[in-house]
Amino acid sequence: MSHKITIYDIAKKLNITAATVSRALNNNPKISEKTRILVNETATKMNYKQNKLAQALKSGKSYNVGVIVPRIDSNFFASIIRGIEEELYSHGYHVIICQTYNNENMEIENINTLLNAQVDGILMSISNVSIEKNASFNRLLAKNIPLLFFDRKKNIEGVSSVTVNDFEAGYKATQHLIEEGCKRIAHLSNDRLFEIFKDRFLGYKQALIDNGLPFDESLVVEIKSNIEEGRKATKKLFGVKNPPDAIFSSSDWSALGAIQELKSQGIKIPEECCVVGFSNEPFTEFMELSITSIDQFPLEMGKQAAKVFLEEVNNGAHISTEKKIVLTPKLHIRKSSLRREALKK
Amino acid sequence: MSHKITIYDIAKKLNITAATVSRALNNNPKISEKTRILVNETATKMNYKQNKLAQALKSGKSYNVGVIVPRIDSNFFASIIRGIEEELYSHGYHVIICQTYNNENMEIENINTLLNAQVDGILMSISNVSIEKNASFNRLLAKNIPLLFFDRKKNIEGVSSVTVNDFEAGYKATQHLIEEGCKRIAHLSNDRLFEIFKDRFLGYKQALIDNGLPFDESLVVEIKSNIEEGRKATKKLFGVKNPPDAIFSSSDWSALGAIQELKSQGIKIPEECCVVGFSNEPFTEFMELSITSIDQFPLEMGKQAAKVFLEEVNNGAHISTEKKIVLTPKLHIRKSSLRREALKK
DNA sequence: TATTTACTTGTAATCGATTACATTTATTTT
DNA sequence: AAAATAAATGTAATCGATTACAAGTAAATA
Repeated sequence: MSHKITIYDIAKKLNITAATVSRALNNNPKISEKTRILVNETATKMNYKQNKLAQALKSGKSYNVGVIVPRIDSNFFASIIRGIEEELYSHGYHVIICQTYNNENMEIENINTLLNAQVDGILMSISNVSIEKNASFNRLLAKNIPLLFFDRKKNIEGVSSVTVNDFEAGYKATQHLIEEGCKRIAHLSNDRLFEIFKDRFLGYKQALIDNGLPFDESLVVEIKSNIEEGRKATKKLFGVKNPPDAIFSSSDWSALGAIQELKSQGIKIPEECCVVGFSNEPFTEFMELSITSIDQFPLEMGKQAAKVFLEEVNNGAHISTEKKIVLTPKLHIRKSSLRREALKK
Repeated sequence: MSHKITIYDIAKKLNITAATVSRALNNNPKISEKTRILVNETATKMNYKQNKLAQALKSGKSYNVGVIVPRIDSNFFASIIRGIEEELYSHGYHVIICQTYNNENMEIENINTLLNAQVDGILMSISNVSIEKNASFNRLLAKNIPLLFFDRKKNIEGVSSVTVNDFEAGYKATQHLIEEGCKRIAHLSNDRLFEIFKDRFLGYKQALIDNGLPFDESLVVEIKSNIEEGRKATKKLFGVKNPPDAIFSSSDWSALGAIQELKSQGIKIPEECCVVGFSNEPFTEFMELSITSIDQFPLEMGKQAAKVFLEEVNNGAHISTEKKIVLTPKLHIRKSSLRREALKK
C-alpha cells in the first residue's frame, strides 16, 4: 500500500506546520499569497488528496445524503435519483442509494444504516405508511437531520416534500376517459393509506361526480403495482355481467397487466375498453399499442427535492422552513385510450 | 441538535474510561463479563450509536464500496446492484452507486470522488475503453484498493472480473436463428473495442462459419444501444436489394427499435425476419410479440462480484488472487424468433 | 506472608483535518 | 525610533473510536 499523502507530509516538505497547509489549501485569507501558491503547487505535485473521512469527522458533515426508494429498476425512481444527483453534484454531495423492495422492515433498517453512516440528510419515498410511529424515524427527526419526502410522502410537521398533484392527475386521466365516451370507468388502485393512491382515487371519483357519472365502489380495486395483479384484477372486473369500459390504473405495470388480460379475452382496446396508466414509464410509449399515462416529471421532482435539501442543510434548522412543493402532472394521450378516433375507422 | 452520545458519555456515566467502554462494546476478551454487560446495557439505554466516520478514520476502512455503472434504469444493472447489495449487506458494507451515463469523463470523475470518499473497493462496468491509460485509474491501482469489473471489463493484470460468456451467448443466439431456418442474419453490434460487444460478434461469426453460412461484413452494424439507433440501422439494412432474414442485436433496446421499424414496413416477425435481443430486460417477455433474448443472470453476477470483493478485501493484496469468473448465458426463446412454428400455421 | 501470575482497567497516542488562541514578524503611524 | 497595528504562522485542542503499553488489583503459588 503506497503511503497516503497527508497535510503533514506537505508541511514537512515545506518546513511549515500542518495548520498553515490546511489554511492554504482552504484559501484562508490569513495566509500569504506566496505560501498559498507554494502549498497548492506542492500538494498537486505530491498528488495529495484530502481525506474526506477526517474532514467529515471534524466538521460533522459527511457530504453524503441517503436516498431511500422502493426500488431503482423503474424509470420513475431512476430519474428522480438522476435529478437529485445532478443537483447535488456541484455542491460536493454524494448519494447513497438504498432500496426497500417495498419491505417495511428494510425501510427502518435503511434509515438506521444511513444514520450510522452519518449522512447529512435523507430523501425518501416511503414504503411504510405507519413509519412515523417508529423509533428510528423519531431518532431521525430528533437529530434534526434534514428529511425530505418525494412522491410517496407522509404529512409530518416540519418535513418538506416534493410531490406531484395526484388528485389532479387522477382527475385529468378520468376526465379524458369520460371525454372519450367511457361511462363505466374502473380504477386499479393500491393501498390507499398511501397519500398518492388515495389522492389519485379521489381525483378519479371527483371527475366522475363532476360529470354526473355514478361512482361505483365495486369498480375500484386495491392491488399491488405489478403486471400479475393487474391481470388478475382485470379478470375479476370482467367476470361480472356489467363490465367496465375503461380502466384507469395507478400504475403502468398493472395497466400493462390489464391490457394483457383484455387482449387474451379478445376485448378490443380502446374500442371496447380504454386503458390509462400512471408514471409514463418508457414502455408505455414504445409498445405497439402505446399506453396513455401520467407524467410525474421525476427528473424535476428529484431536482426540486435536492434543492430543498440544500436550503435546509444550509439553514440548519429545517423545522421553520417546511416546504410542500407540488408539481403539475401531464397526461400523455396515446392509443390505449383514443377511443373516438378508433371508433371512426 | 440533540447531543450525540459517544463512548465518553457512557464512560462518564459509569465512571470508567472510554477505552474500557470501547473494548466492552467490541467484546474484547480482556474486559470482565460484568463490565461488558453493564456497558452494553448502558449503551442501549442511552441510545448510543457508533460513529462510523470516526471508526473509519481510525481503521482506514469506510465500509463503503463504490459501484460504477453506465446507468441504473435498466433491469440489468439494477439487478446486478441488488445482487451486490444482498451479498455485502451482512458484512456491514454499504454501496455508493455512481452512474456514468456512458460519459467517459464521468467515469474518471466517479473514480476520483469514490477514492476521495475512501471507499474500500470499486466494482465497475466500464464505460470507457481507453480508461487504463488514465491517471485516476492508475492511482486506483497503485493504492491497491480492490477493483473489480463486471460485465464490461478490461483485461488488466491483477484485476478480477465477473462476466458472462458473451462469445457463447452470441453463438447460441445465432445458432438458434440458423436452426429456425434463417440464412442472412444481421448483427446489431456496438463499439467492438468493448470486449462484450466484440465477443458477441465473434460468437455470431463463428456460428455462421460452423454452419457453413457466409459471413457478410455488411450485415454487421455498430450502433448505440437504444431504440432510435436500432430503428435507423434496421431501415438501412432493409434498404438494399438483399435484406436479412434475421437480426441478432447486442441490446434489447435496439432489438425493440428493429421490431418497430420492421412492423412499420409491414415485414412480418418472425416469418420474414426473426429478432433476438440481449439482456432479457423484462419488456422482452411482456410485449405482445415477446422477444427472444439472452439472460446474463445479473443478480448472480452481482453476487459473485461482491464475493470476490470480500475475498480480496480480506486477503489484503489482490494482485495475487486475480479471478475471472465467467457465467453461462441462457437463451430465452420467444415469439420474435419462433419462425418454424409461425410458418406452420 | 512474600512473590509470581492472571485479569482488568487506565493512560495516552493515533487516524487526518480544522481552528481558536498565542506568538512572531512586517508594516504603519506618531 | 518607539509604539501601534496588521499580517502571517505556530501551538495545541478537537472530532470519536481504537489500541499498544503501563499500571493496578486480585488470585495463585511458594
